[in-house]
Formats: sequence, structure tokens, C-alpha cells
Amino acid sequence: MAPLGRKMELLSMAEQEKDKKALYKDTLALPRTDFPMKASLVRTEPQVLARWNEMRLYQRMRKAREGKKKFVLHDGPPYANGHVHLGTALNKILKDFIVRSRFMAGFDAPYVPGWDCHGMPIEHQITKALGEGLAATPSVEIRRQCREYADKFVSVQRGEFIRLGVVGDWERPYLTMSHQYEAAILGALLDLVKAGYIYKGLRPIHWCATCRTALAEAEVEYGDHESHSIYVKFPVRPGDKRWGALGLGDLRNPHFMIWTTTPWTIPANLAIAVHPDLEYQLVEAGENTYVLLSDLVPDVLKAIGMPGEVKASRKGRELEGVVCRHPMYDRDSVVILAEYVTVDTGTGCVHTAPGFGADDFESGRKYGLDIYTPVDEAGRFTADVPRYAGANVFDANDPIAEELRASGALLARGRIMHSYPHCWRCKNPLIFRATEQWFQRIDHEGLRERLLSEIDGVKWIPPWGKDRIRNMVLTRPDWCLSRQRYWGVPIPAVYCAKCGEATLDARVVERAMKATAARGADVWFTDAIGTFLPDGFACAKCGGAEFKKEEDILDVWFDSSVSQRAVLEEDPKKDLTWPCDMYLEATDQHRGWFQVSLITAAATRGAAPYRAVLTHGLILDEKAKKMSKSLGNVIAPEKVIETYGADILRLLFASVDYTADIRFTKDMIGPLAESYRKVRNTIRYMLGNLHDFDAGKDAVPVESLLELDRFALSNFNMKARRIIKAYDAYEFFAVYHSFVELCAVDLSAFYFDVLKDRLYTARRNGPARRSAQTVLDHMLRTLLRLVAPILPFSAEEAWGYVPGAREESVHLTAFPSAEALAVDQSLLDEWRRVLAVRDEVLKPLEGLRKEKKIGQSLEATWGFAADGDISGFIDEVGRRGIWPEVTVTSGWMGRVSEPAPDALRHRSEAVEGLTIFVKRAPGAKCPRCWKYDEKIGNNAAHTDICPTCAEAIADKA
RNA sequence: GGACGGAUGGUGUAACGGUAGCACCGCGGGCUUAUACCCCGUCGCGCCAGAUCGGCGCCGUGCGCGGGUUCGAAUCCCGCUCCGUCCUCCA
Repeated sequence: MAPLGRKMELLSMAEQEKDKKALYKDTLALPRTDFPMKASLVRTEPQVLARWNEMRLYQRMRKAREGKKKFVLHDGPPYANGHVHLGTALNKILKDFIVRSRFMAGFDAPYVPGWDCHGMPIEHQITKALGEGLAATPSVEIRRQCREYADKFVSVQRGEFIRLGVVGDWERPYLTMSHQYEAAILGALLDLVKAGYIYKGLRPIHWCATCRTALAEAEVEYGDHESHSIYVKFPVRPGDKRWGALGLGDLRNPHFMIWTTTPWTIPANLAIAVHPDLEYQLVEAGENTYVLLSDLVPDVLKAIGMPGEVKASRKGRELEGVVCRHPMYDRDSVVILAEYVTVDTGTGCVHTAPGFGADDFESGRKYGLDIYTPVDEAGRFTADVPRYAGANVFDANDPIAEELRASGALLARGRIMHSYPHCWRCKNPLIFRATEQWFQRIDHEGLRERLLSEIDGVKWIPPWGKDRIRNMVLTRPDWCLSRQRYWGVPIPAVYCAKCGEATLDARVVERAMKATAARGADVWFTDAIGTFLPDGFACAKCGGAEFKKEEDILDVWFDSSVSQRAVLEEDPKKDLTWPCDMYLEATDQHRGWFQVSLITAAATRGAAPYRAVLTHGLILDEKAKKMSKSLGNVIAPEKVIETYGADILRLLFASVDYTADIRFTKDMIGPLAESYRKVRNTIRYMLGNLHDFDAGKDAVPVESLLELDRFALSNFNMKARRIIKAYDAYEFFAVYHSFVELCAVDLSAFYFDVLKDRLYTARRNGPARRSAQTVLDHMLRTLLRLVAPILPFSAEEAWGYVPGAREESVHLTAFPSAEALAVDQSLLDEWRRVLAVRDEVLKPLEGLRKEKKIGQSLEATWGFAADGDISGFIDEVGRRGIWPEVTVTSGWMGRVSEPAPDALRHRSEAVEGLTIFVKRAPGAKCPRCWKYDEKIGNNAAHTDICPTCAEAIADKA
């Protein structure tokens, strides 16, 4: 241990050193800025929002591009129910990236957001709240409450979208429940009616006999239910030609055997379905022969308690067209083919009642069978059904089974527990029932082909979107437009009071439309039917003059399909265009909004309403499961915003490939916030070093820039171009990655690091420092603009600190033009080699550090030995005085023939024939610039600093 | 079941059919003139060596699996697995 006195002496020397340092520190141009390193986005973002609101940013942006080429992104309306979730946030943020970046690319990019207001989820909420009172509540009152509910969430969501930084016309969004919009819906319907697209047809739906209403899938609860289980035989009609052709004439008493859990549907049986590709066996049991699916023969024989003998077998396909006799009535039941026949339950011969089952209905359609639905609203058999007319269908199960047994048609009977649909409200079991609905034809006037050719003309991003929607359109059935609901736009059809004939008349629709334009769609419910009927209106079928109003409303998809008309076409300010430039929604909208909009537009306007369609994936949780409220795995955007800020969420959405589904996990946010900090500090560093720079006065012309600066500028411009190109292609993840890499690698790790010495120690207003500042100023202003669409809050905040003249908001500026981003390719090529050499120098410097011979690189110097091209190159670059700056060393020894004994040698692998020698730099450390110099003290005025520093402060101190 | 996607290190994202790269995280070191910042190294696991360059073992080796085409495939082809969307009156 050193004696005490010695220690004190050391201390005092250290302090002296410190004083000296402090003295010269004042002569340095260290970075200075008030732009905080710590973002505090949670606090600052609302302040930025307030400023935008005050300056009316959106309106200013529009004004700034008045008369410029438009880019119209048409907003797909989110549903006005509940709070914004991550998926909606992703959608709106991507839209905002586009609106802002198209604006900055020079387009006039209006954005009118909207909401989908009608529909089930809201009605569901309201009717649930009404409970028992629902039946006594007039429909207009239910609709009023729905409207109120929608209104509430429109304002909730509007606030949330604004908080995300989404810029747009929030003062006049469109609502599908506005009078104007509702009238536009009827306007579209009117066009379709006139053109002959609309017809009335049948469709099977879930029906609650107790509530006497149709149910949506969301209102259906699946729960255990004990059903009957019966096996019933259907005799093949004697002398049936198809059967005869099978060559099975010697089999006695051929029957098809079916199994069902709903005996009450037997009266409506019209067919028996078999699988075309499966094998069926003809099994003799007792007096009869039964057609059974081979795989199920043992099970069935066991169920009916009879031994059997296989006599023959046939493919299901061969059985098509065989005619059987109905076991209860003198009627046929024909054998048909269906893919949905399964091999795990029943007999492989499926009882088919087209009026009472989904699959049955489709099969019935396909085979042209009657959609026979002899059951009324209350679930009672109609007069059409002998012996059971008026009976509740569930009550009829036993008597029907009994009748079948009595006639010998019943082979076995039991009970079965299985999952069965129930009514969400009254909890009673549901029936499936075909009902009359309004449809839009898809094959009318060649519409389907026109849809397909329109699809070809649209740009789909990503490209496979085209195949997806194409295949959907290719096979989609007619569009069922009616819904047995309250909350929507009514279908202004009328029913003849006398004969029940339904009529959808253009004149009536037109009257309804006009009244709706003035007072909203409620008019259909409030006004007398007579006000909608033209003079002398009579039933086309029976001539009756008394009518009842249709109570069904339009599918809400029809509402949103009309937005291209209601919003784009009827825009009162003429900001928007038809068609628009882009629709942007999640991939599920290929079936949804993209498709319905296309159908309505093509049918009523003859073309697609969009030029391009961009789709994104859905948000998944960490286990790659879809985020949904029912799974309880949702992360609310607010959570992210409250903790990190909207810019972080936006950055995250920018960083991922949105074309695929996006897995969203908490641990994604940490690294993201880190990238953000990197970018923020890069910006802060530039701000700090421009505190005394005014481009107007101090900028250096490009040709006079130092070579390093010219290289950095060129390199920067090249990447800036790449980023702008990525914006043009809507590849925000490419923007993000290029941007972060540019900040971290090109700027922070190289240019800024190397530049420090010059910025801090060179003469404040000397050409060397001004040269660097000129480039920094260009970089800063460009960088902020490039990042503005993705980080609008931070970019704006930083913009406020940029010294010198600037626009009021970064969001009122444009991306730099190509000319402003000049690239000197030969310089870049040359510097690629410079940087390669630099990397080779850095390696042995690290070795010196490890040996504790140096701390900072400035404590070292280096030389080289080389042969070939590289040798001349390094010499040549050295003559321009570039090496010490680029490697941050004190001086440069040049070519070394005999390395000093204390030098560290590094033979390069990357650059052939190159060896680098590094060693501690000679001389003393200049307390001002920290470089080592042998000439310290040569200057009389400043005996303790190096000549360069003495020069730098000559006119100052 | 059908249509359409997705599957690269802890995370995100790249690579004309020819060395698996970049950023972030983590870990180690340096700087204190970007002062909770910045720089460098490392980053499948383990071991050895040492002025420096490094060496060895094991597993991975394209991280969904298995085949094929090719001198050579992450990249092209085929089959399968898992996940997602749609086919459903949720929007």
C-alpha cells in the first residue's frame, strides 16, 4: 500500500487534471438539445394530439395537396360495438401508414373513416337487456335503443382511433345508420330490383318455435339433449327400373334402412342419401334384404337385433336414382348421392328431409326436390300432414315412432344423448326449418362472369388474394339478403293481405328510399303502408288491394357493400372518388366486404369499386391462437398504449410482415421499445450537434463536403430511396428494418462514432465541422420525414426541436425528391473497400484493449503491410488523410516495413494479403481532443494542448 | 372435407438454385466528449489452448416432417403434420 502522502498527491493531481479538462471542455462544441432522451410517450403523445387538433392537421394536410393527384383509401367500417381491439388497431394503423405515406409522396390522400352500425351484435345486446320485456317493446323502440348504443360506441372508438394517431376526417365520418346512408342502401336495392336481380326463395335456418323467430348462429347454444334413435326401413318400389338394372333381382324384399334422431321429420322425408364413393352391402336379415354401408353392417345388425348375411355389394354411386316408398304415406323417396354421408354413425343411408336440415336442403336443391316444410311458425304440423296436423313436432315424435312400429317399418328404437342446438333466450331445443327469404341472383345478366373479370383487373396485395376471392366467387350461391331482425334497413316489400303473395316493387322501394332520405329507415315501421304504395297498386296474383309490410330487414353486409356508393359516390365535399384506389382489410374480408362490395358495385355500377385491395393477417396470441374474447386471450391496445405509447404499437405493426397472421406476445414489445430508443437517440444526437447550425447561413455546398461526409450522404441517400420505395410498395416491414438498420449500423455505429472528434473539437464554424453539420441537417430532416408515417408522434415531437427554418408540422412536408437524394455510386464502391479495411483495423484494436494496453481507440495508432491492389488503395486513401478519422485512432503510420516490437499484428482473412499492425500511439494525450500527439507544447499560447486544438481555439479563447 | 395462406436462432425479418445475413434481446468487455447514452466482442452445447491466428468433441444444419429434381436447394417439385382464415344470419 502506498504511503498516505503519496495517495493525497495523486488525488490532487487527478483533480488538477479534472480542472484542466473542465477548462478545455468549454471550448468544445458538445451536443446540446432539449429533446429528451427518454420518450415518455404516454405523457407526450396526448400533447402532440392536442396540437394537431388545434392546428386542424388533417384539414391542413388536405389544403397542402389541393389539386394534386388523389389517392383515396376507402375505410371499411368497423362494427360499432365494444372497444377497439388489437386487430382493429392493426387495420387502422396500416391504413394510417398508407394515408400518411401517400400524402408525403405528394398525393392528396383524403381519409373518411366510417362505422358499421346495424346488425346482430348490437341488437343482441339490446334484446338481452330487455329480457322478458322484449315482446312488449315496439320495434321502433328497440331500434332507438340500438341506435343509441351504436352512437355511444362510435364515439368511444373514435377517441381510441384518434389516440392511436390515425389521421382523418373524424369530424364527419360516415355511419351506416345515417339517413343519407340508409337511403343509399335502398337506392342500391332499387337498382337491383329494377334490373331483376331480386327474387324470393327458400332457405333453411335455425328456428325457435317458442320464440317464433329465426336465430343467428350467435344465438344458438349447443347443449346435451336426449333424442329418439330410430331405424326405419324404406322398401324399394316393386319394379323400379334403376334397381332392376343393378342385377340384384334375386334378392328378396329389398329395403334401404335409415337412422334418425328426429322421428318427426319422417313425414317430410323425400329422399335417402348415400355416399357415391363408399361400398354398400346387401344384407339379408329376416324376411328382407337391406342396403347398408359396409363398414356399418355389424353395428346395424346389432342395433336391430338380427343376424344377417351379405349377399352382394355395390358402390353408392350405382344406387343413385333408385325409388323407394315412403313408410307412412303413398309417396316416393328417391336415392340420391351426398358427400356428407359419414361412416361412423347410422346406416350409411341418410334420411333426407330438404325442409328440415342444412345438408338436406342443399341436396334437395341439387336434385330439384320440393323443399317441403309442413311446419308453421309455432312448430306445429300444417294441415298438409295427415293425422298430425296441428301437433307440436316434438310431441309428435312418439306417435310417429309408434305408427312406424305398427306398420312394421320400425326396426329398432332407442334414446340417444347428443349435442343439439338450443335457443339462447328460452333454452328450448331448436328446429331447422326452410323459410322464405329475399335473394340476390349471382348469375343474372352474367354477373358472376363480370365479377371474375373485374377481379382480374384489380391489383391484389399480396397477389394470392386474387385466387382466394376468385375461388369464392366461382362457387358462391345466391346472396340471401333478408334477416328476421329489427336493427337494420327494412326490405320495403309488401304482402297481399288476401293471397299472401310477396311483392318487391320498384315504385314502393323508391318511395321508401325518399322517405328514408328525409327521416331515416324508421319510416317503414312508423308510417302507414298506404304512403308507400302508388295509386291503384294491386296484387299481381289476385288483384287484392290490401297489403301488409314485410318485416325482414337487409343483411348488414348489404349495408357495407353500399359504402362505395353512399360514401365514395355521394360524398358531399367531392373529396372522394369512385372507384377508389384501395380497400384495406383483414384477409377474412375476401368473403366479406371485398366480395359484397364488388357484387353490389358490379351489379349496379358495372365495375369494381376499388383499384387495389390490400389484405393483412389476423392477430394471434403467443400460442398462435386467434385472439378472441371468448378465448380470453386478448390484449387490449390500450394496455400497450398506457405502458409504452401508441408509437411503440405502431412501430410493432410496422415491423412485422402483415400479409401473414401476426403472433402478438408481450416479449415482442421489449426489443421493439429498444429499437425505438435507438432511433430516438440517433435523432437526438443529430439535434444535439446542430444546435449552432443554420442551414441558410452555414450549409456547405455538396462539392465542398469532406469525402467522409460525401460518402455518408450518398450512402444515406441510397437507403432513404430504398425506404421510400418500400413505402410505395406498402412494405412497411421493409421500411422499418431498413430504417432501424440505417440508424443503428450506418449512422450510430459508424458515421456518428467517427464524426464525434470533428464535431466536438474542430473549429466551431470551420469548414470541417460545417461540412459534417450540413450532412447531419439533411439526414435529420430526411429521417424525420421518412419515419413520420410510422412514428407520427415522435417525429412531430423531434421536428419541433430541429433548428432553422421548417414547416409547422413534419406531417405537412413531403418525402425528398429523387434529385434531393443524389447517390454517387463510384464513391460508394470505393468506400466499401475503405470500410472493409476499417473492420480489419478494429479487430487488433480490440486485442490491444484486451491486453489493457489501450482503453479508447484514440490511444492507438496503426499501420499496414500488404501486397496487390489493396496496398496501393490504402496508400492512396491515406494520402487523402482519411484513415485516422475513419478508424478513430491517433494518427496513422502508413506502410510498415519493420513493425515495432510492441505492435500487435493481425493478418486479415477478409482482405487478402493485408496485415494490420496496431500499437499504442506515441506522444502525450491532448486534454482537449484526447488524441495522442508528439507535438504537444509546440504552441506558445497553449502549452498543454495539441497544435490542431490550439488552432481550433485560436480565434476563440 | 374444400379454397387460400403460414411454419428460418429467445424475438422480428432477409438471402438471382451456389458461404444462413441483419437488427433487437441475453452474456462479456470498453468508453464517460450521445452521461439509464455510445462503441466492440459473443450469441447451439461442452471442452482445450493461449503473445496473436486458434483447435477439438457432441448435437443442430434450415427449426414442422418425409421424399424428389440438381454437381449443388431455405430457395423448384410431390406427399404429409401443425396453425390460421373462409366455406355458417358475427361483422
